[in-house]
Amino acid sequence: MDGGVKRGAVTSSQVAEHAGVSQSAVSRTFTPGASISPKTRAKVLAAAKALGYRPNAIARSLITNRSRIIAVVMAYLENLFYPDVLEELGRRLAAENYHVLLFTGFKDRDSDPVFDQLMQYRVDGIILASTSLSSDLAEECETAGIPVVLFNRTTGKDVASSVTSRNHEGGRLLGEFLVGGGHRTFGYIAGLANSSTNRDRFAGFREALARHGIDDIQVGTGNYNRQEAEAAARAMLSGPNRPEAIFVANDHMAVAVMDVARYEFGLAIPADLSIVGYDDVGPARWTSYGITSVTQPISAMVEATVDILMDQIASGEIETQHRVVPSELIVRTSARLPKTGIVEVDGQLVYRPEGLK
Amino acid sequence: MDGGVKRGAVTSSQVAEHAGVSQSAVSRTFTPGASISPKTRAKVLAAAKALGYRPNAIARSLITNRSRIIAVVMAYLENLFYPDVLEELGRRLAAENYHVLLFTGFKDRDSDPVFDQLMQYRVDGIILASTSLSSDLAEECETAGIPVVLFNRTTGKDVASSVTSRNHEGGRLLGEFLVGGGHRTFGYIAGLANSSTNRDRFAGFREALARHGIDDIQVGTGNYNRQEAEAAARAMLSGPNRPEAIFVANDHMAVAVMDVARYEFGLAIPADLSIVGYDDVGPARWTSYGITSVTQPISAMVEATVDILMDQIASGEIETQHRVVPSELIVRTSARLPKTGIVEVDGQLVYRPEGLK
DNA sequence: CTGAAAGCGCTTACAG
DNA sequence: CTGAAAGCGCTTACAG
Repeated sequence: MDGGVKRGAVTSSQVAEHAGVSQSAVSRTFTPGASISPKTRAKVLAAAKALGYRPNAIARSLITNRSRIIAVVMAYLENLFYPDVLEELGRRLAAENYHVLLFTGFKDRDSDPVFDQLMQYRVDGIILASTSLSSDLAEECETAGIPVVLFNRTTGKDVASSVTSRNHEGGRLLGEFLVGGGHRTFGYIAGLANSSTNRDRFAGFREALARHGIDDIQVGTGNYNRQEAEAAARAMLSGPNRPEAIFVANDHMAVAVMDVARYEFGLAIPADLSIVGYDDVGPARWTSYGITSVTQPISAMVEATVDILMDQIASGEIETQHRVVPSELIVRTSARLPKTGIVEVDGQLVYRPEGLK
Repeated sequence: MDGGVKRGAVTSSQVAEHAGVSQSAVSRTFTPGASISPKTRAKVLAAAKALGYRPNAIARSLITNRSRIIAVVMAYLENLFYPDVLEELGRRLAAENYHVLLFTGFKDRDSDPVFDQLMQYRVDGIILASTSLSSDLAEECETAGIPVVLFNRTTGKDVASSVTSRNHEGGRLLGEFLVGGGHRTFGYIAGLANSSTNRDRFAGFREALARHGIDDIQVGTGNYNRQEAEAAARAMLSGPNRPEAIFVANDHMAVAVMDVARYEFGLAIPADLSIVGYDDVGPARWTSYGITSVTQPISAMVEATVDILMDQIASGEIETQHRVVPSELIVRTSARLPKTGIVEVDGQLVYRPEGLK
């Protein structure tokens, strides 16, 4: 650990000299699968240890043209869904010996501003969580051979691969659930207007209600933001026709809506008002909230994401893939229950109505 | 944007050829402050644009011996304090044109396992959030000239710089606050036993109570983990001498403790039981909880962290610094109030008792 | 201001 | 299995 270590890191040439072998031999010792005799290897390892040598990943990247770095662009970190995703992503990429270069603070608008930065580092892949990118840049990635995965978003144009959950189905399930629970009037507190998650969830919800002859839904907008959701809830709850049930586009907002309903309007949940949410995120499970919510299975979504990336990196073929992961409606205490369709699975109550595929 | 771009990125030599200048001229165009005539520069820029050139940061790093990458090792992402820190860190480092290489999942035990990885990338600095590292590795960083900052932890040995808030004072303030509120029996639900935050907060708390002749504190251990905190709360609340007030070592656990107290034991807060926490994290501010809590000012702490790093990178001098940021006790509804010492600052109630420095 | 050239620390044909 | 050598894409003295 000590020895001739001076300022600046030890190089393979120094190790080679110390071990009395060529620099190539040192390199081969640290390249899995390279041709090296056990004896030489042992000498190199000993010298490396003595000098405190560590291969320089930067130099390696330059020559192999692989940085083993994945850029992750992520916002909404105040919504626990994303930290959970980040942790799982870190775990899974580490297992593949990849590393995460993180860019935060770029919400749904295009992530173009960071693009320059991440391209300069010659990342091997890009994960955009709740962000999109312009088709110009998407095209640039394709010609450069860099795979891009949109996480929890899709775009109409087929510009990049994507991983989402069945948002449309989730919305439908929530609609069925609420109708089955005997609710007659409905509200929706929307996420970001032009995000695919918001559009799909709402479309599914509306479709389910329409099936039962209900076309009138009060709509407010929270833009996946706590304060805006609170304001939307205030407007909706103080209106002349307070709905019996509100679908809030994600749990992060639903928590805020519940607090407004209970503490500003004195409403009992679910006696006076039913609330359902989306994501099945940490606070949804806390007793104070107990939100009936559709899961977005993080583990499966992250697995799919890493899968696509590893696939395309290995093959060099950038063919956009769209993976959609199934989800489940978890039944808790924030909404009145339908008479049928609730079953217990692994100790949790889930809603699986008959005849709804 | 289009042009001769084929698979693989464009190099400075290609740009040089296209522009009819030397490769050096291209490099100088993209090096702020380098000596280049406006005319040459313009030619290069035009060629670069035509070819879609972006400097290769990897190659640059190799020769400048600066990666402009800061390694961030962070765990406890389920505690919103850390995502908030991460976001602020990202913002501040981006402003300095540094990037974040993120390593997650290494809790308070030494972060040695990731160390090898991050050193291979020749990071320019290391931030360890709620993690420490062995003195061997700390020493290695020092000889390598890589600054290390421990964020929200300190170690006894002076192995690395650190940024913390005044945990001891915070604990004392909470003790004074609770005694002032007329509570007579106390509990403490601890964080990780050998973390400096836990030790300092508890020491301050104990000291404040001792001043008032109170030496008996019931102690449970939550290890900064939700489930363990719940278990500790159950044990404490079902014991024969339920305390009147509990200091939970951070808000992340305090939320769980409040849910247990209310929904499993039917206790009214603060009528039957007062709870105080630490961090002033998102959920502490939610109406359902309204936790009286000591702030850890993220912006100031992150600023100090980046400051130390930039300083040491610029000077090349690695002299450990320990920055301690002041905090404030924010008064909300989870604990009974003392008669004096509460003042309003910027629309928030804070506790600033007389005679306590 | 400009270009030719050396060199950062590696990997990897190539020849032996 | 091993070493000498070329080369990855840059920055930066050096000489003009």
